[in-house]
Amino acid sequence: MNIMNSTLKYGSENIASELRREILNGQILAPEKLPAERELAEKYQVSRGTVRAALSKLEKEKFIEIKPGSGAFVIHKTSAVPVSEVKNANPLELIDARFALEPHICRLAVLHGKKEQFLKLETLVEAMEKSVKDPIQFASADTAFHQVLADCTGNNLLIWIINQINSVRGQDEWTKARHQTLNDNIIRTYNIQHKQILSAIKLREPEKAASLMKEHLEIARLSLTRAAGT
Amino acid sequence: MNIMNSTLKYGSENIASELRREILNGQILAPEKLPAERELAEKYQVSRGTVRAALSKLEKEKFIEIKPGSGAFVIHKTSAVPVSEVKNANPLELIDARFALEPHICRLAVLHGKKEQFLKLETLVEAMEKSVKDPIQFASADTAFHQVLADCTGNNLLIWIINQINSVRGQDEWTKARHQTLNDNIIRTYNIQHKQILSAIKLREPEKAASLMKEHLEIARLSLTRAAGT
DNA sequence: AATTATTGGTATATAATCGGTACAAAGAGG
DNA sequence: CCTCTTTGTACCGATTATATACCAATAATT
Repeated sequence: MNIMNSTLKYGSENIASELRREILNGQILAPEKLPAERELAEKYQVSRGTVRAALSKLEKEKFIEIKPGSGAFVIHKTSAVPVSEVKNANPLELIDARFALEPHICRLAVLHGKKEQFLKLETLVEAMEKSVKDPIQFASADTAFHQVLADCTGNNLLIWIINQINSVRGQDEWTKARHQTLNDNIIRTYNIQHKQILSAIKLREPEKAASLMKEHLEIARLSLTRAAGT
Repeated sequence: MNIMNSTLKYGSENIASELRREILNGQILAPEKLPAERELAEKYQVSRGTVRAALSKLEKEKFIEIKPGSGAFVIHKTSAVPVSEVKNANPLELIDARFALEPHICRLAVLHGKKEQFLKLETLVEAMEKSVKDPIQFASADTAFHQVLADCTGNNLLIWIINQINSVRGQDEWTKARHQTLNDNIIRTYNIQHKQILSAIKLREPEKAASLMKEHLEIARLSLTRAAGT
């Protein structure tokens, strides 16, 4: 799945990533002690120095605390955010929420977006245009598009909210339901709309961008209710 | 599934797209290290030069950063907004988020609100009118008002989002800052606006309710920036 | 309480890896 | 034909990894 696992050469950053993921996933909970450096070196088949480099990074990131003579201890508290309600949201609720958020996000993107971010959006639009025949690839680029749009606002709260919403969007049951609604024509329509939205943003026209986004979501809602009706 | 199977040759753009997708999907998270150019060349069965062309594109697009002697590192952040940052959101971020959400919440409240909920809103408006001299009491009723408004939509996702936002809103540092902005006049203004909003909702006028909410948030933003200027 | 084992901290010299660059040859497409 | 991309190769300088040894702090054992 991941490209990292072919011939598997662990650098210090790769080991740091591995441990970071285990901590974030809750596989290692605070205040557990990590294996000794020499053990980790053995486990990952690298030198102790490399392990130490990885642990140092994690310490700087406040994931662990290293105590001389004792060991390395996890201090990151895995946030127990109850996301049950988010996961139970149905597609129409999701569309309504996006309808509330995204038009205004467009306005803020116009006001605060950076050139690099617009470049990313362009890249994603191109990627989507190449994915007319591949709903899965289209969907992932589409999700990314709306995420980067949120990034453009520079508003951490909004970025986080869209993130949460996208995590719902990415669930298995949904992607299935979603791909059913994604035929060539719909994708082509979406592509045109995305292009128009991006164009309005680059021309710094907040209200136009917002209203285009409304249209976009209106179409999305339609294709959804139509699919539900069958 | 995909047109590009392993027997066909990748162009540099195809490799860039492939890597870009993995980054956007979160399969490679910042600040992880990509495999070395020579490994990627081996994996995709192309020359190192082609891989370098792909990586250069991704670097221009700010997805990765290439460090001589070290490797290529992902810098594009996907879902990396930690909860701590959300909790530390500043007042202006909060207002922007509410500006995005609440006008549309008003529209949905008009469409889906129940009489009992409207009754609750009325009670809260009355409570706020009695709290002109008590900013703390006013603030809690105000929070409740906006929460019940979200309830009116019947949209669990929106309800959850507003809940999260209110939990930020209730942070200590800010309630202090907030109460400073809450003098008699401001409270009286808010009360009038709340009353107007509720009235529009009860008369089932979605657009009027939404635009009244916009005005309300505009005033709130003003009083906030004014307070920040002192 | 003293001893022993284990753990992290440090230093150092050597080896391996990585990206940066240049250049000529081969292939693809107009 | 020309042009652009890709390929294959070789070498450079910078960075990282390794192997080893010893020190200091903590934990476990006697």
